[in-house]
Amino acid sequence: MASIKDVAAAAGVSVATVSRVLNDHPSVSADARTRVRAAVEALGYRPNAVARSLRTHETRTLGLVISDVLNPYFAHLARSVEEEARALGYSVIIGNADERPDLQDHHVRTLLDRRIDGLLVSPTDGGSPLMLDAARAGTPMVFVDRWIAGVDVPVVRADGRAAVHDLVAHLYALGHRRLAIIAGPAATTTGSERVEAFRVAMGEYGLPLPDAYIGQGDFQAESGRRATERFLDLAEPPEVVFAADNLMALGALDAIRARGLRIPDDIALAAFDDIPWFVHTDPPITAIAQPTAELGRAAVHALVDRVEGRPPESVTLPARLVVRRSCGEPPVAQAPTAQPSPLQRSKS
Amino acid sequence: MASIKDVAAAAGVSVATVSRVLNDHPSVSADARTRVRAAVEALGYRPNAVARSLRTHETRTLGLVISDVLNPYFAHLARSVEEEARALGYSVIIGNADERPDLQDHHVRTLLDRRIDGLLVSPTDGGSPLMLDAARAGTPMVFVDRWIAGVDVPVVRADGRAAVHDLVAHLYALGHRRLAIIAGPAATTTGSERVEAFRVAMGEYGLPLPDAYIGQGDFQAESGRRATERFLDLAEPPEVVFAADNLMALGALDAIRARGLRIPDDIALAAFDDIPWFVHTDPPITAIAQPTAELGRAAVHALVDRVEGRPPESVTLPARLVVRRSCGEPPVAQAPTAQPSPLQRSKS
DNA sequence: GCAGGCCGTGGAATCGATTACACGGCCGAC
DNA sequence: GTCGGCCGTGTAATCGATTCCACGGCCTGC
Repeated sequence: MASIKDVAAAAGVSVATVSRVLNDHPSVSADARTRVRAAVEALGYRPNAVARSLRTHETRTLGLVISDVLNPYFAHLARSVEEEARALGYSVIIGNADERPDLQDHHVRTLLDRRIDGLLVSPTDGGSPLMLDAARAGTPMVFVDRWIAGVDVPVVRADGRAAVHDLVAHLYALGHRRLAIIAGPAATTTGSERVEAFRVAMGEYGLPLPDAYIGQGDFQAESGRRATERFLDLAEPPEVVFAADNLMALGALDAIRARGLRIPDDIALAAFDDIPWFVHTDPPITAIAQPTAELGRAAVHALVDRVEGRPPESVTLPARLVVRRSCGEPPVAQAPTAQPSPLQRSKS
Repeated sequence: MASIKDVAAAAGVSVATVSRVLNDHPSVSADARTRVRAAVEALGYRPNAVARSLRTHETRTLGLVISDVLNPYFAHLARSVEEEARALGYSVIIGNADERPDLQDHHVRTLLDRRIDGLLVSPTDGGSPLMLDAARAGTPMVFVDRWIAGVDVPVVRADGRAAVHDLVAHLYALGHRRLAIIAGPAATTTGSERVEAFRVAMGEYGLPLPDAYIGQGDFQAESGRRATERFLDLAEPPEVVFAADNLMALGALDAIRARGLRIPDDIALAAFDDIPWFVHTDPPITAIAQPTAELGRAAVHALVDRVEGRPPESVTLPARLVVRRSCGEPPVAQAPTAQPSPLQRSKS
């Protein structure tokens, strides 16, 4: 592969001049400029980003460590992050932690070794020493979706409390009193916050949240299935299961279906995170929708601000309740038209 | 951030010795070795992958350019690719082409500039000059899922012909005669092959495939919706719609639902690519499942073989039909237990 | 006792870019 | 006419690693 030296030789100039042309430096004669451009064209030359990064100490690359690419929410987030980063002239390297702290550390380490300019993380756990050290050492970093308390890192996330409150109100209005939740891992903020918001909202309606109605999940489908089976085995099973993410809701569906129960007649189901498929499940699932694309964009902006020396800003956006039919009769005022799926809306 | 020089100074040895310790070179005294390791620990030193790559001309990184991360099939593929690559000591950088040739080129260019060791591509179009040049110039490359004819690049893919034949047989047995297909872009192999397999299979049953029953889609949900609406507007609409990927099936569902039609009574639906959600749609959707994880693994192996100087092998794996209820009454022999969703099966 | 080889080590070249600095030529100002 | 400054250009240092080569010391074999 041709190097800058080959281009210099072909154009009859020094490598310095070639470099100047490549970087649009003003003090190059028009003549030299055209000769260099011609040589670049003729040789099919492309600058070596590795060499450039070594010299300039910047890679124009951001790292994104997410918990699970198979989760449509994170896939959507990753896509929006890449899009926005590209618009700002950055590339993105995605690390999939698969909800495993060791894998998360692996990716963080690899990304740091590559000297990415900044790191976007949705932490799987309470924060490994590696990540905390990196943050303290001054690696530009922004938390997205989930975060770690006590670290001076901006956070971009959705606040679901109002939406969870709306959900409980909706369930209460439909006559449900025994509500259960499948929580995410307590080590993640989203894992504990959603339970907390749920508990608070239920408290406002005077409803108890017994321990037996709190299932422990790990944001994966299988855990949603197990937690739901446990609920259904109780002497007094809940009337509603609220899954703290969409994959656990999928597992809950599996479990409910395996018992031959009907939704919402035998048991109601709701989920955190809205995805296109929820429109077409049997029945369509009531969910709390996050402004996923906006979160991705805001996170990139915060990180790039930090990377380029501007003060970064934490951002919190509201989530909102999307009522469908999985919790009972739809509200009387519902429009007769089909509700478009969130995926398609986001494309318009 | 500490460099190898700092480590050398701290350990009282030369950089050459530090490098030897780091790379487990045998001829270093035990004493020097421990001093270097101590210095590495004390300084929290991590080798700079950028500098290393510049010197060694290898990045231990593979590029993966896929058409759409939001498509669960590709997300699954990406995950399996990353997993296998990690096991072999490689990182993966994913580029999401979003079915746009210009974006695909952008990612290929960026990846080549970064001097990745090899490239895994699922081409969006018939092959841009950029990609063809790269292949000819000797960049280690493997096509996965889709490919481009006339280029000497190994291909790892699924053969859906037998499964499509099984699908047509299934539909025929259920009494359906007017079958329509929503095709992918003709420029992609999967776009044209699936139509071709469908046409051949129908021919074997003496069924015609009029042009009006071939909808043109682009593997995105919105195009599936439009194609389906056009089918439903025909004087004689088809009895079955077969979507060539899962997102177009989602769009088809949207369209069918918007008209208030019932599946499978009013119209039947089947899809290429099986995903977990198809188990829980209303009704569960009959689909052709690809061995996605195996494809990812095989693709990585082929590419790494090529990168490391071994002869790479093309691989073709069979897809298979998964019958559910979206095309009509389930076969009498169906087991009463719920069918597990493919996502969960893949985790076991 | 001496030659040859091995072992551990350091010096220095190298990868491919960027950029500070120096230098020659030419211009305009005085 | 001379001098200062600017413009275009090239030389060389530099980024942080790897690795070839040379060198000194010691062991072994004859």
